[in-house]
Amino acid sequence: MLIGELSERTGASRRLLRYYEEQGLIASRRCQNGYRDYDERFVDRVVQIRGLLDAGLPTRIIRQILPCLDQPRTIHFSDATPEMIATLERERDRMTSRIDCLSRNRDAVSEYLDAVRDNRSREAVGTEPDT
DNA sequence: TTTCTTACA
DNA sequence: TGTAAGTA
Repeated sequence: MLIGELSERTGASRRLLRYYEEQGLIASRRCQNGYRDYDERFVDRVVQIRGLLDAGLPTRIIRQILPCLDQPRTIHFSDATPEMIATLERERDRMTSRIDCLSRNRDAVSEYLDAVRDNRSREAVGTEPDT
């Protein structure tokens, strides 16, 4: 499929897809006219890449663990080098602290929202209908 | 119309 | 990442 279709099916812009390719996250073949031609399997891969990126992982690390993600839901224990395990543990910890941070901010927003609601209902009581 | 590359904001 | 330019 051409870049436009992959873009529509993954939600990633064409510009971003070319960037992912430049970063070695995905690969493509070329049509005779020079257009990029992508395999079906890249639809899922791009979605996975976006998920990892969203989780805060840098493209550099995603590139490293990409081989482990090739077969959906299949973990390749064989090629798990000590370095990769260390890298993944480090990323997992970062995700954990990020989750903690997000949780705190969510709670703070909730409290703010509750305070605003209380204030509104209090004002409503003392508000007379217009004329 | 769609895509390509390169470069700049 | 978006967008512009000049092509194929």
